[in-house]
Parts: sequence; structure tokens; C-alpha cells
Amino acid sequence: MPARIEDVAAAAGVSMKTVSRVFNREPNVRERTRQIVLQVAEELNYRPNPSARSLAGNRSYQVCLMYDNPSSNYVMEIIGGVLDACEGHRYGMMLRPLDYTSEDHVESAREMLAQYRPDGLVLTPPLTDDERLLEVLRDSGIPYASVSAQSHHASMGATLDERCAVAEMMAHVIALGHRRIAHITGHPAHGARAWRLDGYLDGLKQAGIEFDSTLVVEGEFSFESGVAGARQLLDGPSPPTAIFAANDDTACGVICEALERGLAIPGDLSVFGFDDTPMSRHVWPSLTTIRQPSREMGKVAAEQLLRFIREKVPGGIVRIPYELKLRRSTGRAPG
Amino acid sequence: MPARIEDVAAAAGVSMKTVSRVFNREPNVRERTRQIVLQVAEELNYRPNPSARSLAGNRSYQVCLMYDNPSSNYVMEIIGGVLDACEGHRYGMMLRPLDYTSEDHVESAREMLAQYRPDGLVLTPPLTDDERLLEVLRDSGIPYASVSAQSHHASMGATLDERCAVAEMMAHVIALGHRRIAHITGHPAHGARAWRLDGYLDGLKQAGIEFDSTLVVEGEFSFESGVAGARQLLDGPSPPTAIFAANDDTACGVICEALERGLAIPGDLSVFGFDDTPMSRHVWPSLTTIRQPSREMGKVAAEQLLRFIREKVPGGIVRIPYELKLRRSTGRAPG
DNA sequence: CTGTTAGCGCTTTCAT
DNA sequence: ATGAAAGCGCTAACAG
Repeated sequence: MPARIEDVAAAAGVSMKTVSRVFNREPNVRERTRQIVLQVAEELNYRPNPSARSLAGNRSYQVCLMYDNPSSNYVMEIIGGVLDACEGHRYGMMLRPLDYTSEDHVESAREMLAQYRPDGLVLTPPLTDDERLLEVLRDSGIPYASVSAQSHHASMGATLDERCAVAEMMAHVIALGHRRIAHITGHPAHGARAWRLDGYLDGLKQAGIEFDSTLVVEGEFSFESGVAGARQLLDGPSPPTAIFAANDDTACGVICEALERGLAIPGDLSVFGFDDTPMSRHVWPSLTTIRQPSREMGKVAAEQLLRFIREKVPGGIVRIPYELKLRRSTGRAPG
Repeated sequence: MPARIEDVAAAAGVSMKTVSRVFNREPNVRERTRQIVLQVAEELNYRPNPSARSLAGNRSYQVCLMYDNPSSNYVMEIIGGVLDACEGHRYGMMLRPLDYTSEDHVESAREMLAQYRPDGLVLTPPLTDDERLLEVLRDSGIPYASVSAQSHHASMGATLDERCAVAEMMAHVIALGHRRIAHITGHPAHGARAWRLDGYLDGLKQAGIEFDSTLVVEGEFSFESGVAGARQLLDGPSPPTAIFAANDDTACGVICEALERGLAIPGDLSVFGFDDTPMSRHVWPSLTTIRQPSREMGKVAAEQLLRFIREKVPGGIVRIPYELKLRRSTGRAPG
């Protein structure tokens, strides 16, 4: 049987409450007393019982990560970040996959809240933009932090200036001589679709290149939409010399379709994506992309949340820096 | 405030214990009583409090998934499977990433067990083969199930006959006319290294092809080891016409290196991998590989574990079927 | 088949 | 700065 708080209290010659104070880092414990308690606890190999703590404290000491699997890599990075943040706070993490296209996903979220009572939530895109879900969360009074947070949807989280990042990458590609640059957009349910599209438009405008609507085709952040988009663009009357795919999956679809047609990359066509997934280094040619430090963002979001839970100080939205990754899929414009 | 078991008992005109029986699907409750309890609970929107349940029942109602991130996709699949299994049992899942190369990973595991007291564990490779870790688990008395279970390491879990799968794939490639087939092995810490190598040897033997040790080079399940292995093999005096890479990551490295040298795939070189990761469909040319239904395996392993936890019936090791995925990276041998 | 009683190990509240 | 007492909401053990 593991040692209980009572055992530690007895052995240290103090009350249970004092031991509790020490373990919860509460004030009003003499340093000397604290030392004794910690040492005795160590000797007895004491670990607070999480269930008892939760029950008595009326908190679950659990944070819930809700996601709608956009990509495994992305979610695993976020998971890692959230776990990192939880570590230091003696908090656990629970996972809740949600399919935002399903009719009852909001109901399912509500049910989860009722059953498991997490003390807070971390949300990833596109759930961060799901108004019906956010409404339920706000009604429930459970605090949440967003990865990829926008101030009108969340009060805390981590964010990245995707628009600015894309504009910067556009400038780079334009400097390589490209003028006909196409864009395959992201999925409409994601806020990122608009931010990345805006960055594309900004890039054109800043270079004084006129917008050509035939160079923008709809995608959905998938490999398949990259293949389809590339087909549409490359079959057009005057095809682009460069394609900005809204994420790396889409970019891989573009690369496949281009190679399939015998085009050289980047000789005939430059391609760039967004996310810097591991795959972007593992395809041929390696993919120029924009690095989004997802793990860091997950960690920061969770930290904002935990700070709020524990200290009731409203955590804000933290801006995380991006990074351009220039690889082999982009090069000088042909001709 | 949410309804408590006491409220339900009062409203239903029964004792707390009867309500408890109903919610825990225990026997000895008249069907009529059961109905009433369930209806009243529904009306009061009652949800059992997990902490109270754990505390009183001296169980955490949590399963811990331990992994040493071989690949995000793999882990996410397993997570999905374990969550699927937990769903029906009102169990939660906690995550414990472990780095088996770190000196203190066993200690860290022990600490986790002491703090969070999961009722059972699900292990993924290569932790399934980590004798020091397994010893700690057996000492602790906490049951565990393995994904990719071997009977001498685990008493329950899910397994897949990798050896047989590889041999079957070898037969296919040999039927395409290949004789000089190389192998880039997996990481030595994984049991899979040996199983897949054995399958390769079986394949050669069954076709009466003599084993050539210069055609086997060491890898480690990484993209980079694929690149390095391909270099070594293709630079040799009489290079192979086909390469079996121990997993898809490695195979991608092989493909990249081959394309880099201007080789046509599968015209000059056939390549095949193992795992059927999403990437295998998203590279060019698409990759011939062996499908391992990881999610299903995670689910089955967790189910075996949960059955054991709840009913004390020793779960066994369940064999899961594999599937050959013939894609574009393999073709007739040149010449 | 159903109920009663006594905790589980901690935190809360209030007293000192 | 520290402690005593009273629960948190449930299940275990036993009684009927």
C-alpha cells in the first residue's frame, strides 16, 4: 500500500493540512517545516492520490485536447507541446478527437465535458473556428485556449502570422523571376484558408503583379486537391511557373502531378507549401515551405490555459515566429 | 451543481447501491428497477463522478499508452485504436512518451506508474521489446498489452505475421523477374528488424535464390538510412534491381536517392517498403508496401487489456491480417 | 434482489 | 504559521 498524506503527517509530526500545503505550494509554511515534510515524503515514497485530490478539490486536474485530425504529424506535435506544459503543473491530458463535419460533434463535446469534467481545453484548427462549439464551451464556463488563436474567437492561445509569412515567401519567389504564380487554397472551414490567401494577394500586390483569378483554384489541404489543382492549372492556356499550395500535403499532390507529366521541378515549375511537415524533407525534390512550430504553439497555448486555471490571470494570445524553409522545389523562373 | 448518485437514488426510490449497480452493469437488479433508475438518471442528467469512482473503487479507470514515437502516423493510429476500445468501457487513456535511448526512461516509467496509477498499459514497439521496462511492469503487477506482441514478451496484445508478409511480397517481386533484390534493415532495437529480415531470407530461399550478403545493408527505419543504404547499394559493383526497405520512411529515402541519380522507378529500380503510411500514396511514384492495420492493432490490444482488467480473463495474442499494397514503385526487372 | 454503513485520501473551512 | 473536523461522491463489505 502506498503512503498516504496521513502517514507523512504523522511521520513528520505535523498535520495533514501542512503536508497538503507543501505539496500544493501554498504559502504559510515555514521553510524548515517544508524541508522536513519533503524529506519524510521522500523517505515514505509518498505520491498524492490523484482521485482523492480531484474529489476533495472539486477539480479534475485534467486538460482536454480537442482536435479534428488535420494531419497526424500536426496533432502529435500539439500533443507533445501540451504534455510538455502539463508536466510542470501536475496536470494530465485527455484527448478528444472530434469530426466537425458530423452533425452531433457539438453534442459529443458537451457529453465529454459532462462526463470527464476537464478543467480546461486546448483547441486546434479547425475547431478553433467552430462557432457552435465555442458557444457550448463559453456556456459551460470551462476555459479554453486555442492553437492558432484569433482574438475574436479566443482570449488565449498561440498564434502565427500566416499572412505575413506567405507574403514574405511570395517576395522570395518573385525575386527568383516568377510572375505567373498560382495558388491552391486551403479548406474553407479553416481560418488558415483566408490568411494564406491574403498573404498570397499581399505578395502579388507588394510586387505590383496584377491578380489573375484563373490562377487561384480551390483546394482543401489534401494531397488529392493538390493533384486536381495542378491539373487544372497546368492544363490552362498559360500555365503558372510557380504554385503556392496551401499546405505541404497539397504541395506533394502538385509535385506528383508535375512529375507525372514529365515536368522538371524546379526547372519547369516551382512549388512551395506551408507547415514544414517531415514529409517536406522526404519527397523529391525536397519542398520549399514555411515552418510552423506546432509543438511550441501547443505548449504555449496549454501554458496560457494552465496559468489561467491556476492563477486566474487571463492569459493572452502569444505570437510565435515562423521560418521560411528554402529547399529544392523552388528555383529561378524558366526562360 | 451536477446530480449525485444520492439524488438519483432518492428520486428513484432506491438505495445508492442499486444505482451504482445499474451504472456498473452489475447483476442482481430487477429489469424494472433498472429501467426506473436509468430514466431518473436521464432526467436528472446524472453522470457518475470519475474521481469519486476511482477513489472509492481503488482503480484509476485509466489505461496508459506508452510509446517511443517511431512515427507520428503510427502513434496516432494506435491512439485512435486505444480510444476506440476505451470508449465502450468508460475508461480514459493517458499518454506517456518515452525515449528508450535515454538512461532514465525506465525510472521515468516507474515514476509515472506511482503517480498516476493506470489500471493497465498498452505498449508499442520498440518498448514492447525493452526487457528492463517489461521487468518493471511485471514487478509492479500492472497488466500490459503489446501492439506487435511476441509471446515471450507479452501475454496479450495484437500481432501481425511480418515475416510471412515480407516473404509473400518477395515472391511477388521475384515473379516480376527480379533476382538481385537488396534489403535495408530496420533498427536493431526493434523486433521488427529481425522479422522483416527473416521474411526477406525466406523469400529468397523459397525461390531458390542464393543469399548475397553484400545486398543487405544496415538501416534504422529512417529516411536518412534509406538514402545512405541506397547509395551503398547502387555504388556497388553489381547493383540490385529491387530494394526492400524495412519501412516506408526508408523506402522514401531510397526513392529520393535513385531519382537524384536519374534512375527511373520502377524502370531501372523497383522499391518496396512496409507500413503503408499515408506518405506511401503521396510520393512519386507511389510506393508498393505492406499494409499494417495499426489502428486495428491498437484497438485489439487495448481490448484484450480491458477485458483482462475487468473480467480477469487472460486475454491472448490476436493475429491481425496484413495486406500487400501493389503500387507504382515496383515493376518488371530491367533487361 | 436490495439496502446500510463505513470508508477511500485528500482539500476545504474555520479555528487557533 | 498550523491544525481539527467535516465532507467530496462513490464503492466495498456485509446484512438482510
